[in-house]
Amino acid sequence: MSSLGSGLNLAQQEAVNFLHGPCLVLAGAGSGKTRVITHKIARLIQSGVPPEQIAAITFTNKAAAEMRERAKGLLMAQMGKAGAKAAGQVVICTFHALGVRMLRESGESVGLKPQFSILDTDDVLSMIKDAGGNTDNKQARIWQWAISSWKNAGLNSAQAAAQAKDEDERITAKIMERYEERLTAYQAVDFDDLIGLPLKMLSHHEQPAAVWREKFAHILVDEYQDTNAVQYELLKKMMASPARFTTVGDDDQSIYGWRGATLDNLKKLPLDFPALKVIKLEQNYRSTSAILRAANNVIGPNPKLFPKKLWSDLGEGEPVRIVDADNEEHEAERAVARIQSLRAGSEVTQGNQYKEWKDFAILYRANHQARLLEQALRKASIPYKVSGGQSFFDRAEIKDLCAWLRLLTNNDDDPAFLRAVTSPKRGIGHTTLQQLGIFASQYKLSMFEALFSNSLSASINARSIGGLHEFGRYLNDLEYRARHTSGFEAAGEFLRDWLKDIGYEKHLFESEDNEKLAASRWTNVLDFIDWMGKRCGGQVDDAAGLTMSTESKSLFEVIQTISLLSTLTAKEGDQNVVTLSTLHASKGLEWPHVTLAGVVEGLLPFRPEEEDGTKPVEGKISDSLAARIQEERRLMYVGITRAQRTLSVSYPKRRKKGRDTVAGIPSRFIAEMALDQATIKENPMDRLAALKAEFAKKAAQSAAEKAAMPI
DNA sequence: AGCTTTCAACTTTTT
DNA sequence: GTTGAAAGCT
Repeated sequence: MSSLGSGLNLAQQEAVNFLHGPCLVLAGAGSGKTRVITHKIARLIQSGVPPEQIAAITFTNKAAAEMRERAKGLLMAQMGKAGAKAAGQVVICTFHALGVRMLRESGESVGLKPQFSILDTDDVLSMIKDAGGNTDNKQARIWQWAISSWKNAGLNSAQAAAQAKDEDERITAKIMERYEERLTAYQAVDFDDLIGLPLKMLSHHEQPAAVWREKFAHILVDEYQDTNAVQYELLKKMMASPARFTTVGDDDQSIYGWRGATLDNLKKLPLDFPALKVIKLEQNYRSTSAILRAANNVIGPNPKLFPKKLWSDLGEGEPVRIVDADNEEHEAERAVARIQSLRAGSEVTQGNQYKEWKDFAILYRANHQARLLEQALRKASIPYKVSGGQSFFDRAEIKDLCAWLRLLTNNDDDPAFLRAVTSPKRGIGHTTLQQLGIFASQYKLSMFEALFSNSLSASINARSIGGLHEFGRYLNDLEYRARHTSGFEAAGEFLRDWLKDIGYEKHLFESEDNEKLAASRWTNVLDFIDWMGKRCGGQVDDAAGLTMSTESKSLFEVIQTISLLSTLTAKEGDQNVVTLSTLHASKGLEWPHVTLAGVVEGLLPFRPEEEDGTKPVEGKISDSLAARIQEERRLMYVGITRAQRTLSVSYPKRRKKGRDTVAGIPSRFIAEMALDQATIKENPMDRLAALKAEFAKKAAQSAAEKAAMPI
């Protein structure tokens, strides 16, 4: 027996050993998906593929970090030190990080300088607000959402305008056009561009296309069901011919349709790649049979792309419990009581060795549900954490600092300029900046460039110009120093000096009455520069996955990937506390004991206020009610399959709605869970024929639409 | 009219 | 716990 096959079941081995063609692994919940990917990376290396020609693509930095860790462990066990080195050379990163890399290396063909900036959602919002003539946040958000949806479907403003169905959409397309112009002027890209622009590049420019087609001998894609239309097109463009890839996913766990993910990508795969090898992983190593039965039953009513049925040999286990509470407070109390009684050990016979706080999770549909649960847990003195919530990088103080750093690396980045020049305040006010902005756009300069112009004195008074010049000179000096800084010590010193220079600590305490809050902000700042320093010194795993983690990086390189990171790779993980999490955020995680709370009609499945679907959701392309319910059903399925040993599902019999309380109707999914109807009747061969017909029809349709389009 | 205060409502989230 | 909107106050 080869050391590689060890510990893998037959289906897993088949997936790992199929090296020379297109491969789709349908990995049911808890079926050892990450195992397959990491083993396959190892197998590819062992078969002689150079590690740097292997790419494993994920959606989150966390998933990338975990995969890197596990691949390293595995390769080290198999090949010792050489294995660890090889693991470091494999490109394991997010879609977006890969996009950044492609654009930094060959983005010139789509009009990007290598030092372009990456905007986060807030920057984008204020730019769209600006492009829309300073509208209110609400309208700007609607536009932002619509523009992003178009981008994720692969449309630019011209194409969007051409297909606009009403006045609203035409206006949105107009805003989008202005937004695009600003992005170009600022040498900035948004997150959607990190996928869209590489695709554009590979589609229209043969030279980079050839380079990137030859770059990877094998591409692995994690959570394939979460890919959107643009991501799929990009993947296809990166494939050599004949294609060799491994996509791993589960159509039943597709819960991100609302942000552009489409199961079409899964449907198209066997059609676009006729040689596709489809492998199903149906053995679940996570949950008891009782839990899996509930899961299979819930997902049963959904149409099946690739029928599969999970099974496990962990035994029947405890029955799934349905808990009906009097109201939402009571529901929270009962969830807490359940944790306490499981810990006391009187209730379960099986699985009661799992009694630590970290063995418990309470999952729910919407963030606001966490509040009551938090209260109940605090009342019972149970330690907990709420997963998700505001990200470290969303905090104002961190964004201030990031704006400075972005401006250092890209002087054209006007949004960063505006933020940096006013934080902290330096006597340069709204009027001055407005005049500078007008002047800059007149002469087609960035604001930073405009600031040194001699003709500026015509429009701005001398005192303000003095302030601007001082800022500009300081920034130039800072940039020079940053370029020549690398390594842990030097970077830390640079960052501390900088904060001192700009008086940031003083600024925090002066602009905030609440001293405690200011102090915690300052702590965040210190954490931030510490973390930056460590990244420069190569002491932190490179979450962007672009370079080897042991190398010392220049401060400049570190700054350029900051926008992609949302989590500090520090702490987390091993704290022994109860987890509160949304169902969405729970995907990929597992706990011995899980409670699903608030499983009530209206919340899960979710239904917005206006019932009967007369009013379509703003901006969104027609997604039918049925499709929405199906995604909600998958969400329930994800929730159920998080549980290893015990699962309890609760709902309130009465819930608050405004001033009055209304009856809480138990979710239809609760009934579905208990029904024993999940037999799959469909013949997979018929399904393939049906798919082919469906796509032939769609292709004809879109061809007709294209012909009608002027572009 | 422009400001403050109160009151209720609250999809899902990553890059 | 936060945000946005409506009511109330100066």
